[in-house]
Amino acid sequence: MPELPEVETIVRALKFGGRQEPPVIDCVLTGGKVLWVKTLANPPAALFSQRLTGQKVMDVTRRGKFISLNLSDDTLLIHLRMSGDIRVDSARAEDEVDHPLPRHDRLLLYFENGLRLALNDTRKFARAWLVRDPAVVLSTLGPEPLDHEFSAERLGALLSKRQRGIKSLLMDQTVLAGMGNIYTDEALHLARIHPLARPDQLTTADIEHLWLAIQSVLKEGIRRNGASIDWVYRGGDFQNYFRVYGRSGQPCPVCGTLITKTVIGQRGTHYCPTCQPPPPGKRG
DNA sequence: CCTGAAACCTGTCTGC
DNA sequence: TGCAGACAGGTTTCAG
Repeated sequence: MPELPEVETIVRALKFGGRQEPPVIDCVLTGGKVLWVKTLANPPAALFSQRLTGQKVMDVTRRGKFISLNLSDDTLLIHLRMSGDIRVDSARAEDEVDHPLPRHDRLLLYFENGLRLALNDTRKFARAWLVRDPAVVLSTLGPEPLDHEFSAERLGALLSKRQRGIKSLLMDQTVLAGMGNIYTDEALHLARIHPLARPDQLTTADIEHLWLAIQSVLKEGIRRNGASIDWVYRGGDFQNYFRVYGRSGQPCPVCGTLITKTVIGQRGTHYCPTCQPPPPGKRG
């Protein structure tokens, strides 16, 4: 479900408080519960609660699409995958007898002050890791696209000598961390680059445009608190400003040509055939 | 090295 | 109304 801007929105809510949700920063854990065993990648479920208990949430940060709860001794990393979401409410474990949990809660954390953090995930793809060293999970990730160090030149270096389609490359988390299906389609449209264009054949101007487009769509997504699509609504409204995603058959906001949808790398791909002309030898 | 397909899951929507 | 099939913000694994 979430890409970088949605994860960033959740991280900020956990750290500073959201519309209705209180922050969990500085809160001390009193336990945890594993409702779907496969959601917890590490440690074994039987060791989870005991290892958490007594640790304090020192900070909440983001790396790519991972949420990182930085605890006194360990780090709890959460990846929401397709349908995961975080909820913070006030309820103790003993209250759950009288007040059944919402459907699809997979992992629960309890705090001393009565707060409860739930990882809710309809499709059961989300994963959590409680580890001493977060690098064990995060070390393969590429650079952060919004990092000040990430310049157009850095992007150019990532793209040079790469021949696979640009969309596939941008969504590869070991190349660049945080871009997903929506923001990649949006960035490529803004940069006027076809999703199957070869990275090694982009001009310096193309790369500059692409860098700017990536900055633009991610920052606007964060400014609008992410996008809320499908049956999940968490307050963001970037979905009202999509240029191409989910708009097949509707006019391109730039030139009026009808937006095309195809499948690239098993993912629905939306683009304007006029603004984003296919590269030599490619159709569509 | 790369691509494509399948797997992991549940729910919604579309078309017959 | 019912039902099959496609599809969904992601990643991993395996075959070729």
